[in-house]
Amino acid sequence: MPERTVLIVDDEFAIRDMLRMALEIADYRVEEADNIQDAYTRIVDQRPDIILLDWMLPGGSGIELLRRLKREESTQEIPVIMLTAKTAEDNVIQGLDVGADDYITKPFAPRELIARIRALLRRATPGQEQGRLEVNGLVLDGESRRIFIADRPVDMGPTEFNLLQFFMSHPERAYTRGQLLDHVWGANVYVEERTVDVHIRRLRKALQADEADYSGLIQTVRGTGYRFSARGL
Amino acid sequence: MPERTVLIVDDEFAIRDMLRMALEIADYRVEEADNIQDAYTRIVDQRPDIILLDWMLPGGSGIELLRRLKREESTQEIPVIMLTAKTAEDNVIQGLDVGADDYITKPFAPRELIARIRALLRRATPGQEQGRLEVNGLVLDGESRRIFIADRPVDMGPTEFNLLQFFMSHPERAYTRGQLLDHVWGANVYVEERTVDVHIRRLRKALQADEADYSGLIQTVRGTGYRFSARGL
DNA sequence: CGTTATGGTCATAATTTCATCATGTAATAC
DNA sequence: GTATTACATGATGAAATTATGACCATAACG
Repeated sequence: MPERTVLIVDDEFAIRDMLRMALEIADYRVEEADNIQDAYTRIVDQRPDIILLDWMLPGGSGIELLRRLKREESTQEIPVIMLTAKTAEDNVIQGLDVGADDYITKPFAPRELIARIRALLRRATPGQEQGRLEVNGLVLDGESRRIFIADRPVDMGPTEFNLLQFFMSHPERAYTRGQLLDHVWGANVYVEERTVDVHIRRLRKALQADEADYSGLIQTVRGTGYRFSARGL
Repeated sequence: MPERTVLIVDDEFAIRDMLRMALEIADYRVEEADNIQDAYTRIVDQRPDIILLDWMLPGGSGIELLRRLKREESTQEIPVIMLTAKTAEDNVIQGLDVGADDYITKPFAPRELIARIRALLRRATPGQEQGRLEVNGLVLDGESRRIFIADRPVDMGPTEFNLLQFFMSHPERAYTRGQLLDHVWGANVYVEERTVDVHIRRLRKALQADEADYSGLIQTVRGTGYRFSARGL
């Protein structure tokens, strides 16, 4: 299981520190933010798997951030656990109303927090059902993240694998370099568009095995970008 | 790559100057405005590809302009990056709420700004209507940007493809060379009208496959221009 | 902590595509 | 029938776009 990232948004150092310790023991990667602005930046740029959001924050209450996150499509799916100091029922209701997925009141037992995080992650990660894709004997196994040509495993880097996986699940369609960057690299990644060319080349090279040459499946669409197609060229 | 225009809206000369320099190095065309009024005029008249908007402006805060831009259909699609001072945290949320596409806090590294601009620009203009067009077995697939004759892909240049796409979506109608240039090449492109003839020829040639000859679909309208027609010649 | 892989960028080569020009051919006008 | 105009076509150098190899920084690994 890939390591999950938890973003802690809280202005009190002591709390953050305590949380970080607990989470790291539980084997999560931890990011921290002590204000809304920084939090938003990290969320957009790093896409944590789950967010722990303090209710009371300087410069705008956490609920504003929450509302924003739940409205934006790209961040909607990230589960948020509200951390509330008081047992003020109102806040809890309001928070859940806006879209918090769970809440926990301070002080809390780290054990309980971890449990809730785990529960949310389990639920929120419908998992990218990967499975197995095949085209003319070229096989992609999502589980093991491996490619096979004539039953022989093929060697390629992670990015090339992701690229091929995207292509194989979206065949017969031309994509611009920008679209590929968004889908394969992820949005908010600042990478030169020409970099796509290089990975296309690496992927093509990897698809040239001794047994068969599948590099023709990756087709250049001049003036546009690239396309994966099993239909004859 | 058509040069992109960036409009800087900021009242401080020093900032504008710094931005202009960074942007010009990155090969953007730069427009400047130091107040809302001027900014609005330039946006409407020149339609920049992206706007850098300072939060604090004399004569109405930048958010007013932003709100207006996002309300009007003609300017809605132009991406806006808010420039905010470091201290104002809740401004960020507010700005994003109103429809800013991204924000960056001063002071910032030019490199980061360029990166964000590039990311936004590549996401914008997602592309137009596509789909599949067919005439008597001649198939145009907009998604994959390919032409098929008898299920075999046909080779042609981007311009020929665009030309055919335009024709197939506007059949039975004669167009002058000027109109074709406007629609297929894009407005304000300086190209000889006779150049259209050459591309018509190339398109016709491409439409002559071994299996079938579709070149007759592209008909010359003497004294006027050309027409795409499925009806008998 | 050194070693190896991977990823991103750049410079340059290799291709493809394009806009024009020059010239041939067909269609109208007179 | 001949002049004139409009379109067709082949060739061509330039421009645009993509392919490729090399390099360096950094992450991953042992």
